[in-house]
Amino acid sequence: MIRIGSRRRYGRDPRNRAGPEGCADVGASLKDVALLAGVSMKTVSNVVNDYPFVTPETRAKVQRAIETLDYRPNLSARMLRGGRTGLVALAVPEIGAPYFAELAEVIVQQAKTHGWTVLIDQTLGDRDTERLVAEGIKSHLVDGLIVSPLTLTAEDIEQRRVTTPLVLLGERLTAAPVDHVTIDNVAGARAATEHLITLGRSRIAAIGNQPGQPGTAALRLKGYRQALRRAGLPYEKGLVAPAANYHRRDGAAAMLDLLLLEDEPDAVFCFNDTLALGAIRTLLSSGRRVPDDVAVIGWDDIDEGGFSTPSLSTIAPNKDQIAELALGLLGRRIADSGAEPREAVADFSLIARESTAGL
Amino acid sequence: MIRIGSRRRYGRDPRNRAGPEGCADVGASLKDVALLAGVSMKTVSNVVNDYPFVTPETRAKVQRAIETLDYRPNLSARMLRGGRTGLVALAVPEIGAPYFAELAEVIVQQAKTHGWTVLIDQTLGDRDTERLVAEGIKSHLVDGLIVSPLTLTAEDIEQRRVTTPLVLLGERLTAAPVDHVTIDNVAGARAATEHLITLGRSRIAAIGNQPGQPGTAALRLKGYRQALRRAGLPYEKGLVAPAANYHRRDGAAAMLDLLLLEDEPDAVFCFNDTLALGAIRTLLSSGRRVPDDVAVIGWDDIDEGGFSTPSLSTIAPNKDQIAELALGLLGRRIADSGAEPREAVADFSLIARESTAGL
DNA sequence: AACGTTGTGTACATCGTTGTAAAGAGGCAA
DNA sequence: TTGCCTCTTTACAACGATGTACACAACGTT
Repeated sequence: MIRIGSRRRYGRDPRNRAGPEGCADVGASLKDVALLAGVSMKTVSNVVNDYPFVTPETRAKVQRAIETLDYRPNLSARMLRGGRTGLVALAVPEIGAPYFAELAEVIVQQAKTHGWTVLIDQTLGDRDTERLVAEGIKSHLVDGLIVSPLTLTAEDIEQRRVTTPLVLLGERLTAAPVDHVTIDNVAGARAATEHLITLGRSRIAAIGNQPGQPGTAALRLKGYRQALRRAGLPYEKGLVAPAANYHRRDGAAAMLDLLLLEDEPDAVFCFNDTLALGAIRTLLSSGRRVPDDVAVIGWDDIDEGGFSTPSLSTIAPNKDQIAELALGLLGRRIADSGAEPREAVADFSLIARESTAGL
Repeated sequence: MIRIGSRRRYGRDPRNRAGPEGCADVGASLKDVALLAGVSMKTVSNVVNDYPFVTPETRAKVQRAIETLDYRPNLSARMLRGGRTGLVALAVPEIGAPYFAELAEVIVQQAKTHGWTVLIDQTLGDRDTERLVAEGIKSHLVDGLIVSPLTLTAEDIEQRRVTTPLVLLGERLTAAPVDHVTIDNVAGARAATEHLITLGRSRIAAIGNQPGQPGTAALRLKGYRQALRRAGLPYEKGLVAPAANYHRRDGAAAMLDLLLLEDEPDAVFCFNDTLALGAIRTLLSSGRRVPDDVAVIGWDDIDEGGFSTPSLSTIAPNKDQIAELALGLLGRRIADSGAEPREAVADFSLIARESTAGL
């Protein structure tokens, strides 16, 4: 084994475990390359960074040395010196949830074109975790943060002490100076409900309410109520089922409750697709036909909805656009931390599939 | 705005954009805390790292300064000095695919207990990307790598020059010294196929073959053939449908092909759940009943399969165990890079649901 | 009083990289 | 030859944190 690099230290280094092969080959540094190529460290650095004024011969010499030693720049050192890591953190409640997984995929993809690597955090909707993430527990490690908050409050944002560029996904929590990417949740919910009304349904249930918590659920409920009112339909509290989480099982359970009603619903607007798929599962296995007996619409347009039976109608947020806007805002803020905080609104569209097919 | 920290530089720093508020508050460093507390940097460091021999008074003084300045250690600097980042990279083909999303969720979760943060990479099954990841494009940034390879070859691994600890998920590619977490794919495929045979099915199709590529697909095909042979059933090439990718649409398309056969299959073993859900979609929308006409079994046990209609039978890899084994192996290798490479085999179980319910 | 001991705190060097300033190496004109 | 350019390379300091070695207390012991 050839030991490359100037690994001498004062005394014995406790990190060098026992055993002749115990220590990892730590890799070559600029200094090693410089030594081998017979130039200064800075020249090597210049070659690596494509500094224009390096003669072809010098460049070649250095390149050869780099290849020989298999040199790779140390990002930590670079960061320490330069202040940028090329890392961006994305914090979502659950990476396992289809919507967040699909969104993450797009963001990771697009971040690459910005030269960023994405570090994914999972908050599990835990307020403390979310706060920690926003507070920069990853201190100095990332150039920016994209957070999809579930329980983060306005004060949490306002009391933020670190200044790591932050972009929030979701509703505008506060007047605090933070960039946002939102969707018009009220309009979307209205569109979904109106779509069900257009089918001639009149007992329209909603699944996914989260009473007492301001946030997405509240806005979607608002849109639902608006649509009912405009259509002259009564708002029945009993038709609104809560869901603590937005998993399939929660949708299934909520639907089961709704089926206990004296007067069953003939349509359901679920606040997301997984709730809807869970609800459909309950409907079908309890003998109802979808959409004939009960029409169902969800929200998120996860891939799954296009292949379920029946396929799922949904409010489709433009994920590519969300990613684009979020990364754009982040880039802008990283470049200019004093920029005026902006709110970007992404599109949505209604995709009508079998679960709300006309009769 | 209060400027903390010793931000003087030689000349003008090009990073300090124009405008009085243009520069971000970069945060306090050890030096700043030390200055405020009236102690040396090292003492502050000692407090931060819970070094025992610090008098309560000194500690309190330092703590106060830390809080006042809202000090956060700079991980890059710490890493540069100490060699550990606390970061672990997870490279998967697609984070949006349910299986990988769910696996990532578990890994992220468990990594936290190891004190690691997970950085997620997406390779899209691109060989060059996978190689780059394994080669340590994130050079020096992560303490270890967990890679779920799709196209990585044995040579790629053998020719690896960096020594970043690496754990592979999936088949043993090579005799090269790499830690693996595998599943007995042949046994699993055999179990799935035997399950279908037990139902009395005899024309059993397979979806997801990838001819010419050694890997998971080949092993699952092998198990499928073993089961057929043991049951005395013929192996019909026409019943094996390829799938370049493992998405729902691929399963749907493959099933469409199989339905064109003179003699239709009465069961299908899909090499993963999304293929299976796509196949079921095709079956139902073309009038076949599942499982009555065609029984279907998948592989992965994604959450979705429990809530689809019919719910999906599947070979369920023990994801928690996979995560545990992978992180365990990684930890072991990080601690001792000379350790004997090990292959850990995770359990699987067969979950029979409606899609293969007895008649 | 001189000597260890043990407990606390400090000075310094160092990790790998890059911005700045300045030193060489050439050429060309005076 | 000298002076003044331009092009190329180098030396150095600094980013922030920490391991090592040492300084300096305040003890109790000889």
